[in-house]
Amino acid sequence: MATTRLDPIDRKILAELQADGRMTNVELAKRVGISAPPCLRRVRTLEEAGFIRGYHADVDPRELGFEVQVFANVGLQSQAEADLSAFEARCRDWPLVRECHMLNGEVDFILKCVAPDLSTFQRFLTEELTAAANVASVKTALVIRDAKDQPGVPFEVLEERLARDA
Amino acid sequence: MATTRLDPIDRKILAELQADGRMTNVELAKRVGISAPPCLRRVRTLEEAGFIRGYHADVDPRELGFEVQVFANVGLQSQAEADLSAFEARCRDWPLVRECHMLNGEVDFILKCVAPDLSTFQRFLTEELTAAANVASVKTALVIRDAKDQPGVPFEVLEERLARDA
DNA sequence: GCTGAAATCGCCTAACG
DNA sequence: CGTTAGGCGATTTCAGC
Repeated sequence: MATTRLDPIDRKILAELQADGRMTNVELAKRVGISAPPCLRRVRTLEEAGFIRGYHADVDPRELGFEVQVFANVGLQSQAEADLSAFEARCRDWPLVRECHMLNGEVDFILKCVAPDLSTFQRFLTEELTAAANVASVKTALVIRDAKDQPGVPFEVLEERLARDA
Repeated sequence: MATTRLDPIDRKILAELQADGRMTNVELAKRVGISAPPCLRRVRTLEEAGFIRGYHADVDPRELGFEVQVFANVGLQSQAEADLSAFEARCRDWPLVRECHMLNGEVDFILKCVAPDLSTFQRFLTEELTAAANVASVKTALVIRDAKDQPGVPFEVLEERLARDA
């Protein structure tokens, strides 16, 4: 497993930066129990190795006027690789689509979308998504409320697992 | 709308910090075209007003050994508010569940889950989720691949909208 | 009220042991 | 990995618009 290359300090660094990505390096170093320079070297290494893909402010969509959040299940007519890739490329171009995941099972893709209001989403749905090449079916479900919305991974689970395997 | 209280500089700050949450304040100030002190004051204000909920490192789940990502559609027997809240509370306690959204339409909730491997997820599914009180049905779909996974909101859409309304 | 300029303080980040 | 040290950023203070 790739995590073999990570020692407990590296994992602590990742967990801390996932919880607070704007923490200063000295604060981070204090929390993981080493001095600042090696801590910074580890962070750089983790970034370059791809463990850390970036840092993002978590902006509240509703505060900014994005009142509508929708999950869309999309079925395609053709599942040939070229057609799947073409649909994925379309999704990357649509700003209202924030996530596009290919699934097994009955539907082919699930999309997470945001929009300022329902009419903006409806227009996107009818004029763009449903109208796109190769799209056979679209079933949408409006989000009523978010009970949980945690970015990232549960480091607790990882630690339990490593403790058990050791 | 709440965004009325935000001027173009504030929106630029939010967009920049969403794209790179670890940017230094002086770099941010340069990009939005003001000097560092007022820039920092604006950031603090945006944080306190709830526009910025936090900052997170974007950690790659697969690199860390979370190979499995699953969407689960959950239907409940009772949709009474107390029962909905009870289920949401359970979801908050399960570390494998990263997101829990209440939906309209046929299913009641959609859950985004991660797990180190299939057997860990299967165990969670059968012993925890399906076995939980009030759960009537669970349909799961494994994620084959991610075509797009962008956190946050599309500021381009917001700007277009403000330009049109003006 | 805001912004910007100057000054202080603390952090970042080399180089070395 | 730690320590040292120089340069840069963060943050407060204060003046100006």
